[in-house]
Amino acid sequence: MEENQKNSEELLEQAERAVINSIAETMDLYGVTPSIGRLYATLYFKHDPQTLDDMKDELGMSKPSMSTAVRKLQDINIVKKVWKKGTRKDLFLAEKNFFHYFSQFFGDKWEREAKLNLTAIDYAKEKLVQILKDEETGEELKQRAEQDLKQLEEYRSYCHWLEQLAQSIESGEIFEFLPIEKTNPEETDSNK
Amino acid sequence: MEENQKNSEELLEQAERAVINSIAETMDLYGVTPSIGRLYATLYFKHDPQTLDDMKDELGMSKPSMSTAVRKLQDINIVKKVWKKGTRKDLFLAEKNFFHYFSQFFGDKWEREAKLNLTAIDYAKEKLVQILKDEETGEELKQRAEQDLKQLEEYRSYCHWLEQLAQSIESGEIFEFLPIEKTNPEETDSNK
DNA sequence: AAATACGTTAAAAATAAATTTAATAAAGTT
DNA sequence: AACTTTATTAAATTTATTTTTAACGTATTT
Repeated sequence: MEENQKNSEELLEQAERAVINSIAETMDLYGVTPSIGRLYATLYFKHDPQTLDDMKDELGMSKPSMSTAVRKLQDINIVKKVWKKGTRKDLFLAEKNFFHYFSQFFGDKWEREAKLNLTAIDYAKEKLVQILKDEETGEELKQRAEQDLKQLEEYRSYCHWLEQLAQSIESGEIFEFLPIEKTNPEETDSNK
Repeated sequence: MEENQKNSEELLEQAERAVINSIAETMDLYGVTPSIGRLYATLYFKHDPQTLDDMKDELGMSKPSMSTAVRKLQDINIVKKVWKKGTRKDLFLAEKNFFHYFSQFFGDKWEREAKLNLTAIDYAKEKLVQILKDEETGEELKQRAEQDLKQLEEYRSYCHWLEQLAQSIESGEIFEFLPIEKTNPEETDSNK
């Protein structure tokens, strides 16, 4: 009996560790260092809020590291501070909805990318038009300006598209096009 | 006349530099260092293929740096080697279609992320089910296993969604939902 | 009010990443 | 075949990032 209990605990740990590793490994995509990714993944399996000391013990790192890591995770809105009567320590809980996380992250990033580039494109276009208007401009230069303009027009349409994608993700509209399927636990083909 | 010609050249350079800076700044999103981003941005405005020596002169960096940077850009498919009769040097040309670039990059990344995590989730689910099946498992442990399972089910549906998003981007289906608008140069409201 | 418990900032140390110079390899030319 | 030209790899250096230890500030308890 004791034997079996211990075995179950081990199984649970194996299960969680596998997912933690894989989350930590893929989280670099979201602009987060491996350690911070691992912290998030660890919190993902905690069903009650954790203190900085809990985290430091769990990961074997220093408290200031946890402090800054957790702030980073708060910045990208995937960890929240929660309040609980009676304790003086700060408590943190992971946001477990990956859709939230995804939307927020790419929504922000893409919007920023689009805006920044559109500003530069507009500025550049102004200059290029000026070159073309000027009758004194040499033929070769004019051709380059025209080619640049053409290219930038395409780039601009990409930026607009990106802006719209970001918006449709932030607003949730995208889920009308690509619905979220609740997967059926029965047919969980772990293929092979 | 000479005066004006020089002015036009300056304008062209200002125009290009503005866009180069902004591309270089936003390219970190695509998992590329600032220098490599800047190299791509520089190539973006070259209308004929460039050699490693051209690049090294343009950016004031060493040739090996250019060699590795250009390989990275080839890896993510936004620079291609082109062949030209008569020259012994390798020549490189930037892929200028940002949609290509975007599709390839996120398609690959997301597919990898989804696959990796799904594998871990399946593995974990197997273990967790084992725990629940075992009658000797304590109540507390059983509850944790159940909660984990529930969480992972949600995570799995996120991974599937991500896979589908990746596929719809790779296949181009997404453009039916979010069409590419050719922007009209007339109404180029550089707002304000 | 003194002592303690927390969290954060600052400086220092350790680690990792980017870049260069030097050495090697491969191919083309004479 | 010896000599060049070109690109790449390897080692060494520089630079940037991450992490820690130490110091600080603020709030809470006694």
